[in-house]
Amino acid sequence: MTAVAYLEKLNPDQRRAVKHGLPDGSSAPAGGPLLIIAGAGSGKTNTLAHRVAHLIVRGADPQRMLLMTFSRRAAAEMTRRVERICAEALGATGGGDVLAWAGTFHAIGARLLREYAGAIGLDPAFTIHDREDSADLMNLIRHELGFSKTESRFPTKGTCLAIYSRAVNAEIPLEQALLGAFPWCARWHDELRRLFAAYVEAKQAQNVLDYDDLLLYWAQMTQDEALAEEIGGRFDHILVDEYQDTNRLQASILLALKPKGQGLTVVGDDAQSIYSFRAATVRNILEFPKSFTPPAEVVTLDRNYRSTEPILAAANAVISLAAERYAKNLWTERRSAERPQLVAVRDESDQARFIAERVLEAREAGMTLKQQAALFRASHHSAMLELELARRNIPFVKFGGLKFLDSAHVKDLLALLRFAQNPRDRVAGFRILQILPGVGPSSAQKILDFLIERPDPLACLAEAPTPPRAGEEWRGLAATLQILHAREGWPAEMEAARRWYEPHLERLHEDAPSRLADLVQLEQIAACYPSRERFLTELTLDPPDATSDEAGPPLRDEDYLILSTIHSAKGQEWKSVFVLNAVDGCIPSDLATGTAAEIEEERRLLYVAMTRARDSLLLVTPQRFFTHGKPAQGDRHVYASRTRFIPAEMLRHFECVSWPAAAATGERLARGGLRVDVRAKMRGMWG
DNA sequence: CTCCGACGCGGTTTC
DNA sequence: CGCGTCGGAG
Repeated sequence: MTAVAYLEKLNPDQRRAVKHGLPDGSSAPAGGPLLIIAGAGSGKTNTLAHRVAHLIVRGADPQRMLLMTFSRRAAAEMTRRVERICAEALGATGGGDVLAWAGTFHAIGARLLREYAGAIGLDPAFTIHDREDSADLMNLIRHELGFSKTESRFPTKGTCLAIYSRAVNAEIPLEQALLGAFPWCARWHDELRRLFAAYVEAKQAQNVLDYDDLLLYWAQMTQDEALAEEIGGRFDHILVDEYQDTNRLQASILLALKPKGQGLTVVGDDAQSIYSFRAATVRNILEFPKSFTPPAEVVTLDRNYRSTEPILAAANAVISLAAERYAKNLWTERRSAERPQLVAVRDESDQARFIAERVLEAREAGMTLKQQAALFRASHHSAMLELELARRNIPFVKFGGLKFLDSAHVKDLLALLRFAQNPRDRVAGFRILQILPGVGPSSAQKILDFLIERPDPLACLAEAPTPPRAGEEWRGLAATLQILHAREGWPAEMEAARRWYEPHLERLHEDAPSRLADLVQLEQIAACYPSRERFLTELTLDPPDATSDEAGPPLRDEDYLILSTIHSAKGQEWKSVFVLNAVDGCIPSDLATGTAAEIEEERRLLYVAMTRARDSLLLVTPQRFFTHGKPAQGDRHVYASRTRFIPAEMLRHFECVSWPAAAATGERLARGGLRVDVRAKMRGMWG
């Protein structure tokens, strides 16, 4: 097998992307910047993996390559593929960490910041706050500044953080962030500015960084020319996946590291930009080529290997109505007579029954559950489907929405570890202290104020001003913190932490047993990390993203249906895809119809959902939605109409059906009298 | 100062 | 619904 046999499997455009900057026979110089516009299902991951592998085969040092992906999962997948291709081409090379620098922007940022902490006046032992922790800290400050008791309602902690985050990530002044994305908060401009100033001070005093800081500090670090050169110089090649979902701050980092663009490759699809709520801007990818002189080379991959022609035709039709995009129409050679279906059902319960029925039918016909997925705009859209699946004993795993890490008991335990790691982390301390009976916000503050003064807070626990009621319990906590502080060994200390927490868990929560199971699971996860610091860092940066109806994760070889938000479905594919609630109000979400740009993003969201399907695509449109008003007021429902992204003239791309099969039957039965007491069912859901 | 129940209001997507 | 805030009891 020749060294370039793997190139033969690629199509000409893919090959051009892979070989960019590496003409045949040359050694491996870093070429000029490259932009790969990779349509859905066009073999993007494969092409990028081949490019990385090809660079390595041509002599590039994998230790000097930086690969940034959107998720940890994507990084792992990419690494795996690169290793496979290299192994095939070069013969068995030592496996393991071929790519030393593969991860999300945030994870790479964290790593570089720890390494260069000394150069930028940062304590390398910083802990990282996730979204919730950051919001909690914001809330503490909000209270301290008296903003929680304003005449009219001050924005909630979550909104405050979102505003802050928007300004930081979009690199825009507060005024602009407010006017652009939070106009109803504009009157609080002055207060917010003070709040954010205090928030930044608090973070620094506590030696914590939030998600945004990981990018912001990194970007600031690269403002120093010498540092930028030093860090940029460590990498001969920088490759970024899902570039359409990066924000300005990320683009700034990239440009600072590689001002001339040598060795820079970015890949993405402007038609799949769905993260603008996180300040991602499609302009990054649109304007990438002309950020350099000479401009970046652009390669477009428009051959789709995933979906059948009718599915692609429908998806193309949806995206063709988008306002602004790189013109590209995906094409395929996968013929099929089966158009995607637009299925009208009465309401969400019927939708759930319909999907459960179809899923089982498909499985009977030989399609595993794992090859099928139900996608939805918002996490709670799947609530009724989850009930139906549980009722029928159909196992499923849900991606997106509430996470394992968001549950109170898991956060409690992690806060304990974090506090031991960094006793200046007030959010962690505040949370832990209040678990003790008799300790509320006020005593917790006092204790923390006392500890913060000491050079070694955890050594002074015995002298802390604790309220008398906490007596016995306080000693238990102090002893546990000492053990953790002494670092008796990882992951053994996890067990000490859990043993301390168990009695409190039982006191605080009715459903202690099932929560305890989560903690056991957490302990197992912890065992996979080499140290407490790595565990805490990587868990906040890459939280496990699936939840299932079972307490634990389903067995690895067990078959289960995929439930996922559309956002979490990015980059994935299934043989059969159901899109739930393809109606106005859900897609587009009625919370996102404020501006034209928001609506455009919702359109792309539908496009992303549709292009996940290989062979079968069904969009389900419930006609009625029950509003969960109080039962006493009587059930109310609203009528929904098909999503505006599929106007009448587009219907020819779909097969329109109703379920149950004869719509007339449903009507007749409904007229004939009460068949199913839907109202009782709805009430029962919450009872 | 803590704890608990009453009440009002908002409610998406995620590193 | 579930979160956050407020008021009153211990």
